[in-house]
Amino acid sequence: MLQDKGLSESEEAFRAPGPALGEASAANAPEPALAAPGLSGAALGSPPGPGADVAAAAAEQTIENIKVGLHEKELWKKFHEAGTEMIITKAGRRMFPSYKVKVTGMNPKTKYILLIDIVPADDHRYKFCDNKWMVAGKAEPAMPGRLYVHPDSPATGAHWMRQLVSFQKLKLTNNHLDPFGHIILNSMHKYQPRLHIVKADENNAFGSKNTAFCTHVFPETSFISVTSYQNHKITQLKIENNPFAKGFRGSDDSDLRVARLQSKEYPVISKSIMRQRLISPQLSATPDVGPLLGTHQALQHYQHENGAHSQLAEPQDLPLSTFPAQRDSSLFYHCLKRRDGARHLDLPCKRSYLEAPSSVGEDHYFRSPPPYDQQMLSPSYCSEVTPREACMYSGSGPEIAGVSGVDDLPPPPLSCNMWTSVSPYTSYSVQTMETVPYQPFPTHFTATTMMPRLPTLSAQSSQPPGNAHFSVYNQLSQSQVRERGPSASFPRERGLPPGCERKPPSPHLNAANEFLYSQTFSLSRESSLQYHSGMGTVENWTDG
DNA sequence: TCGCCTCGCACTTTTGAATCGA
DNA sequence: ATCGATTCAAAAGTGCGAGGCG
Repeated sequence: MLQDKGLSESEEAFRAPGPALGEASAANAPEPALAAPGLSGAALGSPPGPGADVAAAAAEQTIENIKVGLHEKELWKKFHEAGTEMIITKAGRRMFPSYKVKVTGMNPKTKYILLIDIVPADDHRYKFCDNKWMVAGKAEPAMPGRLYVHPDSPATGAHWMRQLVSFQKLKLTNNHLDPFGHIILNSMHKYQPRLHIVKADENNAFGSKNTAFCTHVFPETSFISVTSYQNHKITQLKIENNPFAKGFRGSDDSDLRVARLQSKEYPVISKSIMRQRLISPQLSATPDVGPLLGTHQALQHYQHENGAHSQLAEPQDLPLSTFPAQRDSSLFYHCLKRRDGARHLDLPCKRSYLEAPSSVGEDHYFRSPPPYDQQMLSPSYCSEVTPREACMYSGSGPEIAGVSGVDDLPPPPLSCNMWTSVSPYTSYSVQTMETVPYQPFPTHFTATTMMPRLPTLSAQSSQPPGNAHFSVYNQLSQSQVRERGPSASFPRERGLPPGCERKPPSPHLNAANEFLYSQTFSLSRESSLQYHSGMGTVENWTDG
């Protein structure tokens, strides 16, 4: 069992001060951490009984109270300061450091679904030049976003809190046609992983009333995807810390690697190392002064105002790690609640957007960036795999359309890997979004791109502008969701990879798919063009 | 020529089946 | 027959360097 020694004591540096809209009981609680009643036992489907007191106490642990700590934060910071790079390969490569979190504050009896997505951090492509990362132009068209659902999902809060939650099996690939469900990234681009915690409903599913979720972002987990390491310091950090790379470690008594190299008359110092040392002779002799450090320092410029952050730095100034939401931890609360048959999604958004009338027309739709989170939950690609494996394989379109048959049809195969629309994580991208046309990959964006735009998208918020908690109501009706199901069929015709056998369908994952799929309707091509919004600088948004 | 990517290699850890004993 | 511990081979993960490609 891994220890949580790497957890920071102040992971929740940023919290939404208000309860999620749509949480009827929590909506009126001024201090959710202390007084939010949370979901009632009835709402959770737990009948009153002898353990009513315990249940009531547990019910107080609402989604807002969930705290997430990044495991091995110090290690992450080391990489971050050097400029984290993640290898992406055609077959898929794990992340290192692996993404592990410690979760607290969950209702032990409530079931949650944990998932990760990785979103572009900005609109730039990078190159490693002069021993530092520099902007090398505009980003390539975003890859189809995919979600990595933790294989234990859904599980009770007790389960999640019992031990570290590890996403180490998450794999990154640069294969645009990847059939394994790995997260597809562009090389030489900067990305930001995000953790989402979704409360499952009484049926262990998404999407019913009172479904809520929150998003956690650890800026130090941002990275630049590469096909081979560019920064020697990162290579060394990987070798020093990754057990699988032990073979490349040097040691006082027996340097196997050196011995092997010498035996082959290879240079002891690799070419890349030599190159970088020539470029930067002082590299090894000076403390980290790389671009990420500068960026790190730039993080000081982010201000906390009413629990939100202001971004004062420009991306050009900060080639790396210039995520507007830079902070120890970003947390956004969301809540989904059906209203008149429609779903209502509480999402972070700028006030002006939130205060828009409920019937948001196209103009508004185009003019204002949508809630970033609404984009990420867009399962235009769904998959299945064994319940305890990462959900990485595709099913059939009608199975995705199983959203229409949840109640009266046999549940479709598991479906928990989702395609999402990806947009830069940064807020400044809002200002440049017109210059970064969204060009979805046809084979992947079948569902996302072919779906009509969300007919009506309204946003409301009771929070002040500086409050990063806001809500967007997805007014698409359930029937509308169902009608669009079959379009999300891209990879389902593909055969399952070897070693992956289909398991009996999982109703909860099917419902999860439904829930996420229902969030895709702001992900039309038009919206993707527009919605390069940032989730961390909401308070900076204006009506344009 | 250059930058980026793919591939195969050697090395390591992880995983799971097989075996054994209590 | 069951359960837990141990062993071991296969699978999987890792960075490296050579070579290909545009």
